[in-house]
Amino acid sequence: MTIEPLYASESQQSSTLADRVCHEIITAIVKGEIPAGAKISEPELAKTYGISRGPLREAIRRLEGLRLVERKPHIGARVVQLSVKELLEIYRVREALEGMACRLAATVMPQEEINQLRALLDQHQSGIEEQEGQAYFQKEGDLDFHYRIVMASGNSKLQELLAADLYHLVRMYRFQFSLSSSRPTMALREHHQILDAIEARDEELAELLMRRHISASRRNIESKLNQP
Amino acid sequence: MTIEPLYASESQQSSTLADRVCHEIITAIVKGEIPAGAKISEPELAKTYGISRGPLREAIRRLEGLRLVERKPHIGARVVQLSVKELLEIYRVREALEGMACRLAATVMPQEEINQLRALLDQHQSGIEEQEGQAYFQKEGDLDFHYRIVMASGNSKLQELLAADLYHLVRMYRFQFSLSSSRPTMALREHHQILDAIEARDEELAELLMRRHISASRRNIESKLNQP
DNA sequence: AAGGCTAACATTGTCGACAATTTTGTTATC
DNA sequence: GATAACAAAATTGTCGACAATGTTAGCCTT
Repeated sequence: MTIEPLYASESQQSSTLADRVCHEIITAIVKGEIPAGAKISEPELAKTYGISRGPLREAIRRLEGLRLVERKPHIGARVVQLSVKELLEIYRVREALEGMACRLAATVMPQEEINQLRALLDQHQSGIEEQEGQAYFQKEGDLDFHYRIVMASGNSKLQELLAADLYHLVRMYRFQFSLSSSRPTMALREHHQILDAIEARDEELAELLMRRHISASRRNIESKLNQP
Repeated sequence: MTIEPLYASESQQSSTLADRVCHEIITAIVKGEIPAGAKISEPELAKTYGISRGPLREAIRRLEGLRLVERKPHIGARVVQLSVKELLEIYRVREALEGMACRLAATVMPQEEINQLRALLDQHQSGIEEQEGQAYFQKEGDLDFHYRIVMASGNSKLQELLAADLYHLVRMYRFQFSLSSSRPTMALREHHQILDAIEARDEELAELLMRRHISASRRNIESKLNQP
């Protein structure tokens, strides 16, 4: 399984070079092929992707908006430097936004989608029991669950902020810090509880559980990365 | 009083044309000088601002990331069309994010800043009593309070998402829908209560009150705009 | 007269060249 | 040997021209 379903646009050939190359660069940055903190040389990248500097600069401008690169006038663009502090900040934002998404999903998520998501969790269960899928669960399965909740919220602003913007950074951290929740069984149980609350249409509880779930992840990372 | 203090970068001359014009276009869009839903003609805008299409296209790419314009390949860019539905969605996001910001501020906001913010609220009080400042309070004073809380959270991701991205849209709605909270006295009391909770270092209550405050605004707008 | 085809027009997308600024390397001086 | 000033190289910023795509107006057909 790949990560594609989350970001179908990555594989789709956009009709403009800037859009297409923008997605390619995002992937390269997330996977670390362009390392964090690295300087981005326009002539070099242009040659790499076989385009001129015009569209490339437009692509960089969008990456700047996604906070994947930082630009300084007349000096150049660098891939953002990841820090533990920022990662923890992102988890605070996720706690707030996904908590709200979960609350909304509890109100509007169709029973049919709930059933499908339940089936997905069962798949994860199998993956964990077979042990072989552990890395899989942590890397993509977890984000897949969260992604579906966000989409089920029906709030387009939440969808944009989380799925289109923030998750790129989350994936980047996972790839490069080799972040695994290291508590897959616990996380899966929490996923089930969250889905239970949604199915019971208990928005209050759904938000509470999602916030606890993300908060637990944050504290887990915190304790793991702060005194290594 | 102007809106500048929130966005100092607007008056600062960035050393690149794309950055400078980007800020100018943001202002023009927010104030409705470029009306919502309008098509953006590259040659026309380029002539207006006296630059070539290269930097202009880079600026548009950033506006796209800010969700102030929507682009379709080979067709062009349009200023976003505001809708009541999206405005209400934004308020959900604000409730989540600013609630979290308020919780964090309750922990880390220095007493000195709390005092300054209290003084600002007293100013608002005077403005309301004199009646003349009513529009002022609603238009900028309110956002100014929220802005300071967000900054006091110390969370750079929250600051980016709210102050650098979302507030542009909020201001745009206020300008163009002539949105006034129409409950300045009530809102001001709520601001005081929120600040009380922060000063008491009660993060739980601070978040709760901020969420209620924004939620009340949302319902107020909802009832006003849904059956006009 | 209505609908569809064609050709001219306008707009967006892309490119290569030039200007401005920063970085690097060299040389001369202390 | 270290530092400062200068010069050369490389990089970023800007522009105008050309190519590709969308739009529109006019003409022809039915």
